[in-house]
Amino acid sequence: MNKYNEYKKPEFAKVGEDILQFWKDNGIFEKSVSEKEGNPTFTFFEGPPSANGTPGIHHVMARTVKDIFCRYKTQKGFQVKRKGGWDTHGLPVELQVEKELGIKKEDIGKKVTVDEYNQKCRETVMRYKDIWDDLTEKMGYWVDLKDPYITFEREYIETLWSMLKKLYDKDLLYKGYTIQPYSPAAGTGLSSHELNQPGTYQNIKDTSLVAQFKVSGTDNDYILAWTTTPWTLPANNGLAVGAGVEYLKVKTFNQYTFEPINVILAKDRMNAYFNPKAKDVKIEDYKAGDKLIPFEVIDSFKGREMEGMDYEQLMPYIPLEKPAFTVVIGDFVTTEDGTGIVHISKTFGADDFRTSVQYDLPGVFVKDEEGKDVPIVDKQGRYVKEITDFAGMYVKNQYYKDEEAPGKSLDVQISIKLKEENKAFKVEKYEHSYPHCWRTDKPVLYYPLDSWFIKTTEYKDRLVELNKTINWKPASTGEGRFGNWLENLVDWNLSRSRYWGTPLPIWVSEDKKEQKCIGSIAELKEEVQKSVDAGYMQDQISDDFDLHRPYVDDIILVSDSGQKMFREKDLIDVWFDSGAMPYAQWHYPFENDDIFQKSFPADFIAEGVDQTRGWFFTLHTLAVMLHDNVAFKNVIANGLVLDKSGNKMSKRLGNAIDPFETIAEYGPDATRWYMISNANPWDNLKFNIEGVGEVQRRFFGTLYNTYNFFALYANLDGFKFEEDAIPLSERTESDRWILSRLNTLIKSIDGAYNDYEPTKAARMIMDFVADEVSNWYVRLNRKRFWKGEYNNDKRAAYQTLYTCLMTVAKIGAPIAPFYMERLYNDLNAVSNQEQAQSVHLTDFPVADEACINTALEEQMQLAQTVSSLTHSLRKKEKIKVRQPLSKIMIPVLDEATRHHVEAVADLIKSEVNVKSVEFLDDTSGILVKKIKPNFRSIGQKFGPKVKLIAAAVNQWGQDDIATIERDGQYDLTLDAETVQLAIDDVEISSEDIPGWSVASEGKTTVALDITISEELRQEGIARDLVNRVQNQRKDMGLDVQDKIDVKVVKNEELINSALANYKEYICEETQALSLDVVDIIENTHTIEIDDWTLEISITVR
RNA sequence: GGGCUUGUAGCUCAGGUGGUUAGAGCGCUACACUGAUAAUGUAGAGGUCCGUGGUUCGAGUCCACGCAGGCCCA
Repeated sequence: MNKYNEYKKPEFAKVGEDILQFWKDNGIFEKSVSEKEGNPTFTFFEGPPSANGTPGIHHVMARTVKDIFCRYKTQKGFQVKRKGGWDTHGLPVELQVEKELGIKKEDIGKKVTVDEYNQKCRETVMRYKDIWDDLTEKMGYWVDLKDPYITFEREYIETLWSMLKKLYDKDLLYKGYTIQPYSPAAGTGLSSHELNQPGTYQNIKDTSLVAQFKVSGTDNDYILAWTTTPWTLPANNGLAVGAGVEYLKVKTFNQYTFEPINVILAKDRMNAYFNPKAKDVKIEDYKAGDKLIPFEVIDSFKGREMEGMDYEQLMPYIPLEKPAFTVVIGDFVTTEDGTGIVHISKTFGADDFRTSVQYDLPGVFVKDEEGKDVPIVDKQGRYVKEITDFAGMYVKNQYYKDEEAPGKSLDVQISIKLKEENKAFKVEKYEHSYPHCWRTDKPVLYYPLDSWFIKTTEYKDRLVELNKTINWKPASTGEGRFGNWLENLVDWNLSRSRYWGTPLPIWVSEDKKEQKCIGSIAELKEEVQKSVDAGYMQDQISDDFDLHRPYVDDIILVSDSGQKMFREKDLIDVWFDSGAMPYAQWHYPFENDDIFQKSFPADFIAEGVDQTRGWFFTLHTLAVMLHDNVAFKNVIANGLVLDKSGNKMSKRLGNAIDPFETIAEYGPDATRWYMISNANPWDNLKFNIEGVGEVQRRFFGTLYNTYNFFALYANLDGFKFEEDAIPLSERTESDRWILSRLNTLIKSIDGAYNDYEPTKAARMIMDFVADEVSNWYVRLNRKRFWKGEYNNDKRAAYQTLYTCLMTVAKIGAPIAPFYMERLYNDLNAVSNQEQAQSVHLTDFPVADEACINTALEEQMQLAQTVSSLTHSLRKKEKIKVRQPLSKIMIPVLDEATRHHVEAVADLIKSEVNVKSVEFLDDTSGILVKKIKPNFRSIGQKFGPKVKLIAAAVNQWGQDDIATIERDGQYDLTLDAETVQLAIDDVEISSEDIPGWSVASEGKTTVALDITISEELRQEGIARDLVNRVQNQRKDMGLDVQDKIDVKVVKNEELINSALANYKEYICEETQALSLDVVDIIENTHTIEIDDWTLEISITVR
């Protein structure tokens, strides 16, 4: 190609479509992987999404983060394979299917067969796969969609089984208790979502009781704890307090027995239990039966001081060993109701269970017929016989059949007993919301049920230790949220009582004494064969046997002793599915051992911070327990995408952003760039669609403009970068400056990507393009591109701008893959400087240290400051920039500054339209200097004396300043002593130039000569005329190259002279071949310059 | 209730190791520029740096206690 593409207007959405097609046609993504064969690998794990819902804008965010680093590492020479995946099991799918089939969980296996149900799940879960794939493509997320891992596939499940078997063999898989909602009436546990059905929570009145737990070794000190389930009190095994909560010990009397007592409760709960009117009643004046019970606070302490306090068992039916009946710290304790002290019963509450395990508090159990530990309430909801006084009573009156319920419920009877024993502080009816079984409409109990667990606690130390080797972004998520979670680890409850998921491969014999864990399909077949031989099964299973329910449930195995064995009905937690993806995606260890070894652990993963206890945890845990390794070395935990006001997006509220619409309107690049540049990925993003527009205008618009400017003139001059690069030494100051900045930028960007700081990278690139390339380099050098012949200076300008654009394309490609591809190919189509077909196949630029010149960068900074100051002076004096002025003067206090300014003097002159830049130094004798203490330096040296010294220095006159400048030091006498100040302890700058209009910023001061000579005036007029003619040319629709003739009607002398003296200049600037001053002309056009009115005519040749 | 996190201009965000006049972009106002033109430049207005204490010669920055929002967990 001979010409650079020029565009009429930017069409960023179309760029997205075009480039997508280009990638597809040329297999660029595939090449970006295959071309790196044999290179070091960079492993990325894709956290599998579930395709049973449509993707939202937050998925664009998460996937942009993933994509950036995979593309960057590819450019850095790594081979980056990224296998896509789909999460397919689990509750969300099941609930959706239940809803669509109009059934409930209990209908499964009745109204529909398990087989039909699971088939429906299998179809539903991939329903929106096409929409997901479409978004993946359109947003430019490069991931291998052709061969994804799918968690419901046979091979995937087989890997899971092999892992479970490994855990089982290491004795890390066990069956144990967990507290779950349980319906005694229905005889079944209820899952959390069943409790979320409408109507399950009902307001009911229960008997609530504040019990007095007697502190060991005291006469009448009691800890008060409140419960709405007095029937759990015989199972009490501990009391929990809040560590930071303030508690009081109060001297008072029991309202039922009138006995004197000291009670402990939270300070915040005092008002609930003590009548303020009793405040002034004296303890001594109390008589049994008085309504107003006096009280007196006698001690106060924090909860953490109570930890370890022992108390006597409240209802001693079943004695327990220590450390039962001890005060512990519970993070669930509140002071919103009750006494701020919570009664703990290991068998009847999830918090209680967890806390009991944590503190090793034994729970209250009895032995059943088989000698197994069971709670004091049986599965029908009745007290066991060991609770002698109330044996056989249902713990809730609702559990009795009609008419059989006792007049006084168990709760009431217990309350009466405790009142009589001086163990009840207060009993009252309490109305609260409590869950009911949606099927029987009777209250739910929290009850311990069997579940399978992974003994993660055994690996706690190693989990914590290895976590410290992971680079978390942000670090706090790793140390805090994740680290603290690991510190307080409990065993992983694997069991789920559902249908669509990975079945637990454990078979148990009828007498529950023998177990087998199956670790592969081959092993299963082996065992089935034994079972067939034993006559328990008819046939061997087929080769394509589906490992899901119900088929797997039909398999009966034979135990070593010859018993029938049935599969445990549980499915495993779906988080095990996703946490196992490093192995299961390759069907390891059955296949692909080599691939697995090369791609484990991952170098990088990224997901939402809500995955901390989900995917991040399961990945880490399985890797540590099975491979004693981390699963990932670097992780970005990104935050939420909220709407522009900071609210959560939801389809229901209608504030959700459709990613397809955004991409269609603004293009994928602006969408990606906005999300990355606006806030760090780990902070929440307030998504404002206007921000996308702003990024598009400010960054992509500017970049597009700069490219178009380059293309326009490069095409006119035929610049193709065929010649050798012009040596740095032969390029202008501004060329060398922008190249220095560019190479500094390359280093910074490389560092930012390498540190997983995409936001910093995006912002730096954006600032470079907008501020430095466009607003400074191009603006100052415009004329070099269009003026004069095609010489080396011009070539240098083209080469310099070309290099900037090309480099920006490469370093910006990870974030804006589409537009940067377009830019790269538009440039390279003509220059053919690059071999690679795509910017994504190029190497990441390496900074050329020879180009970096910090002194030059400082100079340019100075030029910008001087220009800015001069502009502000012009504004103050109301002299427009088009009017040339003779000079500016800059005070220089040292030679270095003088050299710096001299180097950029030409730039300054053209930028602010002055004829010369002059310097004022000390020898001029007219500078007034200003001195300021350098606080950082004197603070370090003199500490507390800073204030005195600063005050003294601020008082210095010109003589003192001269002294320290001459001697390099100054002996300053303070009240009692003398301190020696060095020249570095102060900052000296020029304050004023008497008689001039000055402005200053920091240490830089500029004075402007505002006298306008006759000659300058004429030049100003000439420039104004050029401007008017140019406007006229534009109005006439002339092309840049069109030649014209200009005639002007004679005016007053100043104008005429100006036209005559600057005729050549005016003609050159306006492409005029003639400029004549005449007496009269036709077709005149009136123009105004300041107060003059001119008649002119312009004709095209 | 616990862990983590955020709070700086109207909006979105920067502000190593403490240093005295707290910055940018957008928006707003004014002016300028006009061969990048659906561009551009300059200037101006706009701040209780969430609050209260503390450490320090000096705190947006460090510490403590709060307040408000967010996420996760109970």
